Amino acid sequence: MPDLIHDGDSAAAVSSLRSAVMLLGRRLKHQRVDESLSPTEMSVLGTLARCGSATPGELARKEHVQPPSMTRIVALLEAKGLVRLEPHPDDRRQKMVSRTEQAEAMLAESRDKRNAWLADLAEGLDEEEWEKLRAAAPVLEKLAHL
Amino acid sequence: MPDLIHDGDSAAAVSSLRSAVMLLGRRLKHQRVDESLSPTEMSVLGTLARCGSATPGELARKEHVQPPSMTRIVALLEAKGLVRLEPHPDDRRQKMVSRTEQAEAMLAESRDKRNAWLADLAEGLDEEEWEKLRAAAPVLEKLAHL
DNA sequence: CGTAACTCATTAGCAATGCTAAATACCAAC
DNA sequence: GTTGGTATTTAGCATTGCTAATGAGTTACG
Repeated sequence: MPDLIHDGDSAAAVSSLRSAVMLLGRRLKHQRVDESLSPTEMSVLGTLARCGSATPGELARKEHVQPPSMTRIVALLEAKGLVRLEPHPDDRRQKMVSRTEQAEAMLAESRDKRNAWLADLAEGLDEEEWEKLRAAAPVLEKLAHL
Repeated sequence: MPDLIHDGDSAAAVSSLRSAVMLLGRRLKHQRVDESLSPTEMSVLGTLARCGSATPGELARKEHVQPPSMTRIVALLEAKGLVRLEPHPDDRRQKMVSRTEQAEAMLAESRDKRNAWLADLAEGLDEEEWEKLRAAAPVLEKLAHL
């Protein structure tokens, strides 16, 4: 396999990417639509939006959190009316967690707010720069999920 | 000014960028070189590396943290031998915080570790994808600092 | 079968890290 | 000099993560 990224230019790109992603990520995290929801709670709702429904254990793995932490997060989300818990069809140890309509509305609002913030920021770029970013967006998304 | 980013494709790109950056940022955060240092402590050291030295109040503002939190962070860093505290030349209320040589070594190691992790991840991309990312890296960095 | 080993979720208790309010020390302006 | 403002710290609390241990349920194997 060709070693794509171990030349000097690529090392610079990696470093640049790292610092930019970390800083942008931190700034995005602060753009919250509902102060009463922690970033992890939002993230769990986001995962549920992608997966439809999942067990607490699956959620814990996907969020890189230990199962007991997920237990509490799910309990808090349920108390806020943002997720629903149903018995697992095949395994009575597990539960199925799914989001409510209320959660969907909040997620949409949150995505919109962060997107708007990011779009505003992107107004500071010129057309050529923006084109490069557009081309790279799907790649970055793939990278994040590798 | 042409409204570069308010068409459909660009909205998709913004959304894609947002979710990728948030996820990648979270994953990068977990790549720590020294488990005994919190992300904020690392960040303070990074800020000190850029600024040379600063008062606790300045650091608190730059890190978006309240002054009492910074007091504790600085105290912990001092206990670990990573920062030095000196009296402020003009104002006896304030102190000057600066990093030690040990802190510089750790910062470099940390950057290297995160870069290596990211570079490994990038091995999962093909050449064309990687090229797009390389082109976008400086733009992303500019965006993050806007 | 039935028991042993495993898995999932939860409970209990702890550590880290942020916050606010109040206290302390100092500066500055009148 | 007194009064008001600023920098830092102290004290106490909330949040959010963790590990260890428990309980309930499933699976595999004799």
